[in-house]
Amino acid sequence: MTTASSSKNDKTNRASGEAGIIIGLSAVIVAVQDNEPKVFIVRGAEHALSVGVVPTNEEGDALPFGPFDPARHDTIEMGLRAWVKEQTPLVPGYVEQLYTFGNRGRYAGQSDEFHRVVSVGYLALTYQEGVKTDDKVFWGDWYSYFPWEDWRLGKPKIISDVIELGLKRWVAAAETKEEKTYRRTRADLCFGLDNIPWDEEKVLDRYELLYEARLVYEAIRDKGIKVDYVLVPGRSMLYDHRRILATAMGRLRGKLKYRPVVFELVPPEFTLLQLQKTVEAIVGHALHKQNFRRLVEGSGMVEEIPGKKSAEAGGRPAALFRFRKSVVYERPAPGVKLSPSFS
Amino acid sequence: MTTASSSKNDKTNRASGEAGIIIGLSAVIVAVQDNEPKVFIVRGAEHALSVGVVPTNEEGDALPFGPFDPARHDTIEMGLRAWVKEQTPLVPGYVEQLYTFGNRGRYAGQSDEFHRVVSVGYLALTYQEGVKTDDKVFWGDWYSYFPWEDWRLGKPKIISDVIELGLKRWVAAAETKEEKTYRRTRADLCFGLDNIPWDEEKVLDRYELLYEARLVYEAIRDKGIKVDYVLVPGRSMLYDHRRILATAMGRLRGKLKYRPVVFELVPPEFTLLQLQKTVEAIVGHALHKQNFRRLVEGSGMVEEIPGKKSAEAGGRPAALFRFRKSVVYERPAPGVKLSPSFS
DNA sequence: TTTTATATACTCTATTAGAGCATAAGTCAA
DNA sequence: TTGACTTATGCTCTAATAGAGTATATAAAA
Repeated sequence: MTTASSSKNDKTNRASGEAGIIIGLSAVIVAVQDNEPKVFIVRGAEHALSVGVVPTNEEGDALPFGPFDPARHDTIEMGLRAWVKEQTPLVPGYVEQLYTFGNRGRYAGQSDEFHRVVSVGYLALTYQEGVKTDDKVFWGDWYSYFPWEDWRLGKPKIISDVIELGLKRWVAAAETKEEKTYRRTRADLCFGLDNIPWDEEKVLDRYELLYEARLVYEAIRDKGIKVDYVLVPGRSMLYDHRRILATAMGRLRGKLKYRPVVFELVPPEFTLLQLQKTVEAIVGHALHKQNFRRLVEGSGMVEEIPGKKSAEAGGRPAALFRFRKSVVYERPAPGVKLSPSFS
Repeated sequence: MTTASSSKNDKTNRASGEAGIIIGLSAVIVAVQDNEPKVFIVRGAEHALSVGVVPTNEEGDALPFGPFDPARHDTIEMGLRAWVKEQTPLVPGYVEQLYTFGNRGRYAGQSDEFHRVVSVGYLALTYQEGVKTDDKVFWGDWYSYFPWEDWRLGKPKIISDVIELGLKRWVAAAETKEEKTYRRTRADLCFGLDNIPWDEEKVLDRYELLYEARLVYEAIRDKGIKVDYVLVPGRSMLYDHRRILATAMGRLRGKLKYRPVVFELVPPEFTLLQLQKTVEAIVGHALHKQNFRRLVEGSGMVEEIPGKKSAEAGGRPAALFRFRKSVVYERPAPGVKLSPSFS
């Protein structure tokens, strides 16, 4: 972990640029393959794809990371697109800025005394089948990093088995009564415990809570703390990349509902079930099939192609649809409505 | 305008920090006074409040601007809160990061050859009556910068009188037929022209469109272009601050609907009409009074205080309410629902 | 032919949005 | 004191939508 060098900033040095700020661009590149949501992962930060500014020898999963070069790029987003293009075989259609992270202490190993890394997180969507991967560069499963976020088959066991226990311990460990109440309500809110409904968009809140409660590995790593109980649900990532991924997941889950971004994740021609499974993969719960059809067809976002499709499995072949790009110029805010269903 | 010094970046210099990146924090500090939405404005960038890193002698309205000093602040938000506290008498309750802007060419006068300014925009809400102002520091009116955004008294005349004309000219000036169609649909979508409903959240889209169509002063300034027609609706701002303000307005208008942020803008005790007028000021259109009451009361977000209030005007005195902070720990996503009304 | 699996059409109900009407409780002026 | 005026507040009505279920169609496989 980095200890900040004391700065000699004063009134005469207003620029405060001497600390050596580096702007890094972290990309959460998302695709859905075989109905499973994936993130593009780079293993080990010294890998070619990781053009991270402060090379490290640490092992672990990381988001692809590129520097922002103000001399070459007019906008930050153009910087991101440029290095994604240079460094990966991917062509993201949709790109959106997520958040700018500048926390000290969350960047174990990435900042040093001379450079403070501020990273701008981006979300990029792509539909891509054939990207060759190896043990250094691969498509990681969303839900291997966030197993508690996948409710497609009902409430994940890890919540009841591990998280609720850990949170209970965390609540009990509060020093004052007020703190205890506060922790309990926060835990209930985040994880939908006390009759409170589960809000699939609160991905970041839940991760932050687990971090605070020291139930994820990163918290233990960053704070250099030993704990007597080991509850580390989900695969961890280097730096604060899991937090950035959480931000991306929450944002995407929200966006899906009022913008036609799903279509960036499916091939040009798709069946409605395929579309539904893709949405389910992202939002993390099952949907009511008939209603999904009705809403999508009724929204004018898709149009049927006079061909048919079968293969997929025994059963009546499904009609193929394509996205009507023109809706963007018709409706104010089209998106996918979802009625949950756990049947 | 800044011409970028050519960078000597190569494989050995991966840091790309040599360009001298400066991170500035721009704050859109919002309050509502006398039912009018306000922004905290600093006049002239060399003013004491403007601790901008690249002093300039330009005159004009600017957002308060402070540097991010990584040596002193653990997080960017803490940096923002710190300098707002140091430099202004304001105490924002709610603070939210908006976006990180790094456009070259949009920063007329702010970047130079040695420093590239990347600014992180923040939205801050406050309720404050007595902040003394002068001609250098004052509360500026939202709608003086964005007159086309105020639909509280119906469709603003400036749209029909000035903007539609200018957009029509811009559409006509397109070189190809496709470009013409594209421009037309974009203009229709943004300004709700061809039966398309007005979307109050598209503040940024509209400003960007006007910028592209060179109907706002900043576009002419940045591109150093002379035009034969002068259509410059709304008061301009220095740098790209009007764009940041547009981002803030859009974000706040959206947030209002699913988070209880209005309460940061009203005093601890308020009448429902006061609350309604505050919401109307932000979203920019009138609301149906009875429905507003029903929705707010029914949401459990407020509780009545057994006192009464009169003064305001002749008429039946209104009950006073206060915000129930606990809803945050009860409901997943409380916010103010709005049914428009132009009566 | 029967079974199985998926696609697709249609129905029903509770809730909510959106708009309007009616009444209550004050002020103000003649 | 009375009536006009103003704002607050309670209540009703209707159309649209969400959410869930039932029924039928079309294919492959047994």
